[in-house]
Amino acid sequence: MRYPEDHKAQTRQRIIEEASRRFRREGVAVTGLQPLMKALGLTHGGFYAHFGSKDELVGLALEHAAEQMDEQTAAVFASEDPLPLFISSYLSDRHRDHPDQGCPLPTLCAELGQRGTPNARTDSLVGDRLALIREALGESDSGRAELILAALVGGLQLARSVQDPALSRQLIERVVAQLQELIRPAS
Amino acid sequence: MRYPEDHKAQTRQRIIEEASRRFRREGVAVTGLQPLMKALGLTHGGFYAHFGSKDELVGLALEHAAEQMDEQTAAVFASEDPLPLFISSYLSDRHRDHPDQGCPLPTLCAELGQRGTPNARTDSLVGDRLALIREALGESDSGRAELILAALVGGLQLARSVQDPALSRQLIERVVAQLQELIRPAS
DNA sequence: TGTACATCAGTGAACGCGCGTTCACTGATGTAC
DNA sequence: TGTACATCAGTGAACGCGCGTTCACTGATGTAC
Repeated sequence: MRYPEDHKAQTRQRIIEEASRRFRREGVAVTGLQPLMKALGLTHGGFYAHFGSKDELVGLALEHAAEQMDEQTAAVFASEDPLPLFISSYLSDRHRDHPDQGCPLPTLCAELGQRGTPNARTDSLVGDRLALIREALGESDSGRAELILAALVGGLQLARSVQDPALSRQLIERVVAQLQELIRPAS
Repeated sequence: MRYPEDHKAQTRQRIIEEASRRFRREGVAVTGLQPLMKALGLTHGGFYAHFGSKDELVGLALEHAAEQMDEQTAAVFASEDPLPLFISSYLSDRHRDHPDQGCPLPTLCAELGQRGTPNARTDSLVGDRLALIREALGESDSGRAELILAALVGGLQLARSVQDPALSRQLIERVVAQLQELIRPAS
């Protein structure tokens, strides 16, 4: 073989990773396969040697993003009192300014929620995140986990959409502060 | 003139309203002008007799959606104790299932926040909504308004994206319950 | 050691399609004479 | 009253473009003999 044994597998992985970033940054529909392949120094014709369709890549790229997030989240939730850190790192300048490396929920749930592939993916993303928060809260059913996740996702999206930097910063700071207060007391 | 005096203005308005619905339902990029005009019983060629470009229509349609929301919101905020009603109608089955008639923030802020027209529109939508909530809370600066808006927008989006109806319902119910509790006591 | 062949990741032209946009045209009407 | 013309909302063919997808091909390699 002309290429090292795992060359094709590596190329496939590079495509998935680049797609995962672009889908989160620009959205799925607006991301073209041609520019995607070109950015990796490849031609678009080779795409179908790796994947059956764009939809298949969407599934794999979303899975990759979810795994990536799971790793980051798992690291945070391994600590003693994970929630304050989880909140402040989710709703941070860094996360706001780098959607391509962050949680796929704020960017993609509007687009994927309605059409396209059967995305039980969103369900498990939401469910897993809720379970982690609920466990960290040390309660079973009260509903604070749902409030926290909704505020994080909504807050990040609003902070990203707004043009005025002061308003964006205010949104982040205040939602974070309120959430920290919500989880602070004895309970 | 062959048509009644205000015929053209009416057609223009019909286009704006249909666009406003479609943009909220499907997203701006994915909504084509040809299908849009066809749905109104018109041909696509006539579009440019009414608008200079698709972008111009986007601006007008978003403005229309914002005005429509403002009317609904104003009606709610005219009452004595508006927040409980605002929360439960924003995060409701009805609003979840009819994005095309609802608030443009959950559907469009991800798409419009990053590219396209200079959208001070999002800023004023967010700012106005925050001001109303803040005023109804009867406080100036605490940040609960930001938390409420973030949780409403994020909660609605999550409820729309998730496939499992039970999970969707749970998200709505619990976020609403938590928010109601947050605003209930003496303040 | 040297030639002929098989492998196969990647190439690049081509397909049909829908997009936003342009433009010469239609045809029903009101007006001029 | 009847004909000729101006108006103008809407028509529909056409444009160039980028999309997802297909496919015959390339060319560097390892293997066979």
